[in-house]
Amino acid sequence: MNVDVPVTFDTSETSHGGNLGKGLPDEAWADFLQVIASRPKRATERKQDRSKRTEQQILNAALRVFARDGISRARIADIAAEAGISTSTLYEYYKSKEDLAYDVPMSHLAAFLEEYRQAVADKSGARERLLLYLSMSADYAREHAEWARLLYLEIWPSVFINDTDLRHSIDDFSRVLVHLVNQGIAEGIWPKRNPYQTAAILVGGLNQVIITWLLYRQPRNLTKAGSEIVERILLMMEAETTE
Amino acid sequence: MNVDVPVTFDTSETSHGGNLGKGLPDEAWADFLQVIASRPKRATERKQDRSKRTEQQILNAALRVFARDGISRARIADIAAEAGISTSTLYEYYKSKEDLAYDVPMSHLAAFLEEYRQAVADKSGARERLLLYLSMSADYAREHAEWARLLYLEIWPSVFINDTDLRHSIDDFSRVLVHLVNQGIAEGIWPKRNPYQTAAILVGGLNQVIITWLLYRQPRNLTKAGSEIVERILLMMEAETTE
DNA sequence: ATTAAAAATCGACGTTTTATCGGATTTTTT
DNA sequence: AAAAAATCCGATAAAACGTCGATTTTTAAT
Repeated sequence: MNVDVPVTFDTSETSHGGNLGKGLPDEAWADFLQVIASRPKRATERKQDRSKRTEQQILNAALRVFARDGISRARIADIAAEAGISTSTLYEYYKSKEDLAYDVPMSHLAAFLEEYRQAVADKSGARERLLLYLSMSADYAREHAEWARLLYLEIWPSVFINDTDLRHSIDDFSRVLVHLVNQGIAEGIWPKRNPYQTAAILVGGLNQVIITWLLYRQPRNLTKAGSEIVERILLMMEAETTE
Repeated sequence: MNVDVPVTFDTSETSHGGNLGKGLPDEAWADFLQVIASRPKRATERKQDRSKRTEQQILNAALRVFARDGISRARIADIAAEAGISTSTLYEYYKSKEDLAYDVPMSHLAAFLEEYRQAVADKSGARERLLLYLSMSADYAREHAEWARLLYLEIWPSVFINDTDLRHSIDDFSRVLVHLVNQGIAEGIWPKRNPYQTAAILVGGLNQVIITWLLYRQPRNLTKAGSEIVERILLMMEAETTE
């Protein structure tokens, strides 16, 4: 997996899919999304059912404890106790606390992408798809606040420092965004400007809103506020001249 | 010090200064900035010169080690060794690693605000002041990359979880921003929209650019890219209708 | 200059948390 | 039902954090 730069500038390559604006763009879009949504997978597959259950219990317990105490203050022993297993058993599943912390958000990220893939199926046009993508991001954070707290306030963006599976999943998240921006430019609804800059404004503004909500529960209605800020940015963009 | 919500929505109070748009606004601005720039101070003042030197050595060492290893992997013993003192001496200065991590970025933040205070002295008008503020932020991150890496990738926004001095300093950073946005609205150059939302778009977009630069050194010229994205957002805003 | 008090430093040591290992137990395979 | 594989756990090692009292250095008073 190549480590390219998500949501940034001056990168010459177009994006993942390739053929934008010329022929069967919708099939490419479906394929692109398919690939990305099915990517997050644990390297080590557990053989026994009991083991799968234990793994799930560990992940659930870890999410609760990490969200409550923060990663650095959380203790492995607490997580194991919460999961109803011994500390040494936990180490059978994860080689370190860091390892565990990076794995916890993965399943949710995959679930989000899958939800989006289904919801976007009957949408066409970059605008509708992009608006849905970002609105659903905000909504997913609201529905899974513990997870969002862990991801947005503790792991992201520090995850980028290391080369983890999670990092690639987050890169994928950005990749979808840039893909849609390029799609909109190809459709002619948005000005031909640096797509990475455009994506940065969209995701930057939205993340700011999500983080503020996680910290202060303000604005009260995150779903609404998320849609509003994205809608506002899109309207501003659409009024922009290409120069 | 009251803990209000920075860069967010639905907060009814105007801002710190108070009298915007009615009478001597510039004196209020200067006072406001004065207060904020002089705020960051260590609670415990060291008595001896030797001690002040040691404290500085600890902070320098901590910055290097934290930036190199990340906070969670960094070891107190390494920092002490790098500072040329014993571990127990370090504990004389900071009661925990967390404590130290939160204090490291403080002095730089204060230095930035002071730099800005001087640079903005001969600027008038919210637009010029805001553009300078955000451009200088990007530039300061470029000039002090280790510090920026620590602050943007490791501490911010997780610092908000706790009630530290650093958190208040970062809140102050946001407060200046919202202040300037309100000033611009009062001047009539920006539309009468939720100032917190406007601030979120500005700072969110810019932070996204800074983070990308810290991670990938892209865009190459952070100063330029920072100015550009802020300039673009401002132009979009100024073309916006109030509805 | 002398010296007593205060401040700062450090090595030794106790505590907490992380991580490992070998064998017991359970499940799957043959 | 025996063998093999997978899973689980108690005991214990290893590592990092944090404390304390003795010692050195600085300050300030005589």
